[in-house]
Formats: sequence, C-alpha cells, structure tokens
Amino acid sequence: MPELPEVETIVRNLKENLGGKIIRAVKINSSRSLNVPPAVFKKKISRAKIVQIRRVGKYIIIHLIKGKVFYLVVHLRMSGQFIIAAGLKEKVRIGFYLKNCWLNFLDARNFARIWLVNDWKKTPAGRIGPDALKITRKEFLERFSIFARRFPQKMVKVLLLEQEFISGIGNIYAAEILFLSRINPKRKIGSLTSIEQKNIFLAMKKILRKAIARRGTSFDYAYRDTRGRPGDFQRYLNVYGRAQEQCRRCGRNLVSEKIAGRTTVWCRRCQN
DNA sequence: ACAGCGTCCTGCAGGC
DNA sequence: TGCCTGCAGGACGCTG
Repeated sequence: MPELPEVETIVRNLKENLGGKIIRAVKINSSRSLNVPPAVFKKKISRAKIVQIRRVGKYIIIHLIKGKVFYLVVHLRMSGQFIIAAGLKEKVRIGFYLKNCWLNFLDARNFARIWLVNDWKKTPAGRIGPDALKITRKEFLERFSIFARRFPQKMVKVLLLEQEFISGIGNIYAAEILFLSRINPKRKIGSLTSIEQKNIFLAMKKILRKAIARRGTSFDYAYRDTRGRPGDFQRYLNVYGRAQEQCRRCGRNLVSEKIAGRTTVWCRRCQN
C-alpha cells in the first residue's frame, strides 16, 4: 500500500526516467480511475511534455505542458502501480508511450484515482496538511496543539492517519511510529505531553527516512517500484503485521485491535 | 460538530 | 486439491 516512502520512491524513479519526455500515445483499457472521459483524456494528454514530477503527501503530481501548463494528479490508494517497461504489461489499465518506453499504470483493486486538471490545488491534493517528511518540529508541535485543543478525545493513531493534519502517513507507518515513540495508539491526543508529542515527531522522521532509504515496504503484492521491484523495509517492521508475535523490545506478545476500522498492532508493555 | 462505520475492489491466505 | 469465506486498507460519504 503506497504511503509516503513508497510514493517518494516511485516519484524519484519517474523523475529519472521520464523528465523532459513527450507523451506520444495513450492506451486506455480501463477509465474507471479518470476524472474525465477517456477520449478527452487521450486528446488532452497526447503530445504533452512532462516538465516536472513531484510528490505531495501520497499524491503524485506530474506537470505537463502543451501550449499551457496543466497537471496529472495521481493517488495510488491501495494497489496502484507505475511500471516502466519496453512494452505494455499484461494487466495495464492505462499505458503512456514515451518514445522508447511505456509507462504502465496498473491497479489490481481499482481504487486509484487520476485527475487531469488545470490547477492541481483544486484536487484533493490541494486540501491536505503539511508533508510529513518536510514539516519542521516547530510546525508539527504547533499543529499538534491546535488539533489537541480542538479534538482532545481523538485517538493518536487516528490523528496520524488524517491527511488534513499531516500528509503521507498510512496504517503501516502510523503503527511503527507509535511503537518507536512508545505511545499507546489509543491515547487521546489531549492527554499527550509535549515530550510525547516531540517523541512522535522524532520517530516519524526517523522511520520515514529509513523507509525511503530501503525503497519502501512491500508487505504484499500491492507495492512495487517502477521497475517492478519490491521494497525492503518490511524487514524492519516492529509491529505492523506482527500480531501475536513477540515484541522485539521486551518479548511480550503484541496485541492487535481495530482502531477506526484499521488493524492496529502494538505492545501493551512498551507503549503507554 | 464530530465520531465511527460502510463502501469501493480484488488478490490472497486460511479453513475445511 | 479445491472451493469458499473473510480480510486487507485510503479516502470519502453517510448516519446518529
């Protein structure tokens, strides 16, 4: 499931391979994810030049130019993939031909969304909070205080998943951040001390940076980089996917519970 | 106003 | 071995 480190890895790959290239042709096998009719999409994007590729939270923003500047905004959700290959892949939903390669957009579960727009800030990508990787400690703590004052009863795990608070964190990294900062995921944000808030910030930075260095987490088939390779961070997961297994810190069995509809694993002894 | 659940969707794991 | 059921989750919409 692409979260910030996975999207960052994909964006870095796309930048290296697609920057400055022209989209020569588009093949649409499934238009479910598009915000415009397939014919419109094809017409607008054909012969456009890719001038910039960047990440905003979990969104990929591709800056295009054809007379004027416009944008392709992509959210991969659960299973969206971009695979660069010599040809079209078997289950490709949308193929972009770029002179000597195809950019294959695949999405097993059909959850991904693609917007073709003149102003990317008018898509959901323009309505999210500061990026988890870029936010400063000061800004994080200020923002935490605002949310803690407004929603003191909200569980900290839920806050970390809210893209309006900070963007980029999903279920895997939220669980890992709370383990490293030794906070119980069910703690109410109004009860967290400034030291605990600071520890969450530090754990967040540490984990996101390491996960990017390991090219993301491939827990299952869902996430692959643009060459179809899995990430490596699953080797370093302390809690996600480890329910009933032993805590790497204290040896106690990890517990699992649904929090806000999402499976959450933590250590009852280490996380208070 | 806010919390919490259902929905979308399909691959895969586990049970019998 | 093969079928069936249920689980996985990001974001949004609906409900109470």
